[in-house]
Order: sequence, then C-alpha cells, then structure tokens
Amino acid sequence: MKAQLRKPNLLAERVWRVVRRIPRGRVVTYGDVAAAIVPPCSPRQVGWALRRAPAGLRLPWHRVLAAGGRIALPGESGLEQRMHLQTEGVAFRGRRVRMDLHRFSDLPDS
DNA sequence: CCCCTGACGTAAC
DNA sequence: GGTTACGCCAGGG
Repeated sequence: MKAQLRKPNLLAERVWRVVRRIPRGRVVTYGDVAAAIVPPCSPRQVGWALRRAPAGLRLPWHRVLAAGGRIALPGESGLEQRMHLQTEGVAFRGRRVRMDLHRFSDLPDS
C-alpha cells in the first residue's frame, strides 16, 4: 500500500480546515499550509485546493500569501485580497506584506 | 502519451 | 529586484 492514498477532495478539506484557523490580521504562506498538512503536500496543491473552494464556504483565503509575503492572485482578485488585508490592519512594504509583523506561526497539524 | 497551464518555491543570473 | 529555469502536482485538451 502506498502512503499517498489521500483523495484530492479530502486534501482540499484539510487545507480549508487549516486556512480557517488563521486569525484576523495574521497571514501565512502556501508553503506554511502545505507543511501543516499531514502528510505534507506541495504548495501547488494548496493553491489548487483554495481555487476549488466552494463559494458558500466562508474562508479567510486572503490571509494566504506566496513566499516572501507576495500576493499570488493575478489582477482584480489580487487587488481585492490586498484590500481585505489592509482592512484587517496588515501592513505592506511595496508589493509585499510585512511578514515580520503579521506572520502566523502557530498553524497546528491537521 | 505529450504538452500546457496554474492562487507555488527556490536558485541562479 | 525583475526574469528564467526547474521541481512540484493536479487537470484539461
């Protein structure tokens, strides 16, 4: 038996579960979420899971950033994400979030 | 089966 | 700091 038997939708649910626990005003990276999942998945899969998140599910998707605190979403969505973050008091320096101030490092395993 | 495209990350230039 | 290249993994054509 291979250890990679997790069904994709199951993985997605785990990702959503982890993301749901990011507090207001705090942020994490795709890599952080990927590492919090057990067994760990690739950062791409995190992006994949968030992309296919149901609209009805209230998820703080805007608190997930690319490495270095950069916004990964292109165009309009990216601007919206930035707006949400600034509303929560998250500080930027150029195009990047001040990870030294807002990074949430207590993501428990899920 | 091959190729391309993503809400990624790291390294190299 | 912008660009390229490559590894990574799921989906689609």
